[in-house]
Amino acid sequence: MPNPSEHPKWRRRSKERPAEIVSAAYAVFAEKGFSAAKLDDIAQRAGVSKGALYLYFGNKQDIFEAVVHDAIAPNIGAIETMALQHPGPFADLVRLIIPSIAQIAATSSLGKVIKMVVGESGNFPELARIWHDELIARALGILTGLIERAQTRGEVKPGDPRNYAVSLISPMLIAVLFRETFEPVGGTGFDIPALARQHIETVLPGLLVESDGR
Amino acid sequence: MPNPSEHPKWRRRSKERPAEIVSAAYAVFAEKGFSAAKLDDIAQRAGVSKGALYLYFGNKQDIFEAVVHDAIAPNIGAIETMALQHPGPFADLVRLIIPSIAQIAATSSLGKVIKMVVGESGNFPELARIWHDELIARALGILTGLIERAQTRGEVKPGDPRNYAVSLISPMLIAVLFRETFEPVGGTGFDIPALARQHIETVLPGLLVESDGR
Amino acid sequence: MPNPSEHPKWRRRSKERPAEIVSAAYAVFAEKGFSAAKLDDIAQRAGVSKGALYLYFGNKQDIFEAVVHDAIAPNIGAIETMALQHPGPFADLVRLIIPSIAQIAATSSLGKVIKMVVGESGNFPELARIWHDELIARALGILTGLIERAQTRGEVKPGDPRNYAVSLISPMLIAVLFRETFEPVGGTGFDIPALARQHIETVLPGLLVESDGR
Amino acid sequence: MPNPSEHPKWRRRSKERPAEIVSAAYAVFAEKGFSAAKLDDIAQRAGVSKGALYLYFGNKQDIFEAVVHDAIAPNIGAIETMALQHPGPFADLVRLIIPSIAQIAATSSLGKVIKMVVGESGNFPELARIWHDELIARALGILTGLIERAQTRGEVKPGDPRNYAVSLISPMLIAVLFRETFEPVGGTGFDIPALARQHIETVLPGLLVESDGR
DNA sequence: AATGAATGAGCATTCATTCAT
DNA sequence: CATGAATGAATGCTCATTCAT
Repeated sequence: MPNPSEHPKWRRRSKERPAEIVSAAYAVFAEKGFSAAKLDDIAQRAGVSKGALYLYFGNKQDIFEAVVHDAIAPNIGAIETMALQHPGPFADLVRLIIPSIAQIAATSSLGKVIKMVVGESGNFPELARIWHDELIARALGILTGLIERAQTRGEVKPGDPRNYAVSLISPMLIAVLFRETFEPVGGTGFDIPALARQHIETVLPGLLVESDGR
Repeated sequence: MPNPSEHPKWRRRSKERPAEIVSAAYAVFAEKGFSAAKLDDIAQRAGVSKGALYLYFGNKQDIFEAVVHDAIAPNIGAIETMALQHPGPFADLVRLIIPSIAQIAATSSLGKVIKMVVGESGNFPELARIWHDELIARALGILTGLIERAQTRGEVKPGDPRNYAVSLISPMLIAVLFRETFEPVGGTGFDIPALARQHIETVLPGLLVESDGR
Repeated sequence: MPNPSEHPKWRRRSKERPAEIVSAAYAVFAEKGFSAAKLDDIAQRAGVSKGALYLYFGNKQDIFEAVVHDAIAPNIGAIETMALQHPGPFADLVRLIIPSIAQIAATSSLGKVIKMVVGESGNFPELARIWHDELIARALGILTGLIERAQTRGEVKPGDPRNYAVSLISPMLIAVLFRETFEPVGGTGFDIPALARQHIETVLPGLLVESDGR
Repeated sequence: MPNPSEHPKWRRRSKERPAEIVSAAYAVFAEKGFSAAKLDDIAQRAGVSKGALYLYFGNKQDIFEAVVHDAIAPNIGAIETMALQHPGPFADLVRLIIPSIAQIAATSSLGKVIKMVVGESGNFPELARIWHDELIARALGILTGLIERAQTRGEVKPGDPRNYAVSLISPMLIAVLFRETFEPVGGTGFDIPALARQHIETVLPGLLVESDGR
């Protein structure tokens, strides 16, 4: 017969705790930025005491790094495999991959994390480095490689492939940054998937070598 | 014997003081972000005492707002007049205006301010509002209006003009954000004017109604 | 199949546990001092969990008291019996007992405990009291009594016997304190037994009544 | 006409403040030891806010070092000059210098500082080093040099001069440590000047080469 | 008996803001 | 106007102690 007066001060959940903390920290960091985020708030949101944070993380920055790192993994893998394994012509691949990125940008929390990294990069370069090396450089590299190979095959016009890559993906990144930064203060948002579709068709004509007209 | 009622060391330039403070604050905020910026540093850089800051500004946030506000004016005016008064065809105007924006982006400290606004938007929505209303929305509006009128004239294809505007300017914004955020940690930067030139020629074919091939 | 009601990993040596804890605590307190000693370290060194400490001791101070108390017993007994049962002349006894004390001082960890008691006496007067009553006062009393009796027998010159006692033993105490405090930072240590031998022969001529020149 | 309702929150006393803080810190450190001393207490005792401490000292240890350092200067100079400039025979010098040291020991706060240094030497070796290099080693060196020269002159018996020095001064040091540590818990103190006088006359016969009987 | 996850009060340090001078 | 000494609330981090398991 269980004791009905059960109100244990805490419950032992060693396995779930780190994820819970990262999740809570993510919310607080996203809202406040790194410096303004209080460990008190993170702890409260995670439903633990401040001291408990230090059972799982060495310090505030470690928590921040865990948040940033956790936000990278789910996103990069999908794009990478999609990009590298598609056999068809370049235009088809772009029409597949850019909307996927747009989808991730539109629905995931990527925007909040980008905002955090951008805002705190001056004070925490290590963080910017992780984010750059593990996501930005890789994503840009994949896209650049795709374009280079398409140029080799004669599908894409000559020109700096890295700049072409930026031409392709920037609007989606700007759109998520806009959403996180200016929508809360009344800015009119963007329909990111629609933006992506229109952007692709705007850019492709200038990118592709004219053959049969696409 | 000098007149004792003279205090030449004081009152020296009390007119310029606020501007000097804003300038110093701009540098410190740009380097550290809002929370990590110390009034001590700002005061020292401005060559005044910490207490003097409070003669001209109510508090730290007021200084921040002044910085952000002051960073807007010099940039928007030029573009606005340039955009509204140019008579020629749309493509020419784009080839004039986008490189101008690229030039501003590449040489001014716009990137630092964008980084600040993005990073602190959660804590200072009012700031994001000012920045949005006075710069972002206006710049986007100018560009959107340009495109709309070009569509009316039959120069530009149908399609959401605001999305077209984003397609046009995003790469330059991303490039400055990249420069501020990732170059310090080893990321390879962009040649922003070259990026702009290539981007324009990549986008224009998909934007313009095919007529004489312009 | 082993009997499931056996838990050999537990209950192993519950009799020795307190002594093991005191021993571990002794090492940590000696190295760090009371405040800086962490129960985590003590527990780890004792091979038990932090919680287990509280099965045997009420709190940190209790452990400290046990350490100090346990460090007294092994040292005082030997001296006491040696001193009280020796029949010969005073000089012989001094030449026997002081080197013994020197030996204890040189080889045991008495110095570490003295350092601890001295350093924490302000915060834990009760500790200083125990240490004083059970060791210092007794040892000093034994020596003083010896001298008094030697004075009565006409072997030792008139004079305050307690001061004579201090004259006799101080150098050895100072030498161990020096060793614990200043040798780690480059101070040149003392050869304590040699110091004791020289000290005895330096002091005895001024202590003994001149008779046959002993 | 001065405002009679004068209750300024604080007064500007930049010059006196550091000394006031060191004085307050001295009292608190002496009572509690380094770790257990709270900056709150020091600040309150100094009549300033906690933040004001950081206007004059970088951190807690800096304050501690200032206390220790300030306790050294007034004591070493007097002894040094006295020792080095006295022309007479060794015995006279000892009868002059040891009581001086005893006087300093008996009346100054040397004991409290020794207690602090001994107690915290494990955690703050730098402190022990300062104290050793600036006071202990110098004082011991002066005394040792005195004895060496007296040996050269044939006034003092052969034997390790540094050990002789320890034989000479240890009782006074032990007496002040005893006073700080055990008198507060009921230990019977020593009349330090009397102890010094008796100790000198006890030691000198064994130290001096027999000539005219002293 | 034993564990170790969790707590929460405590503390050193920082820094925006105030105010006597 | 200008200063800068002084404040005090805020915050990251520690660690003795507790308690569900």
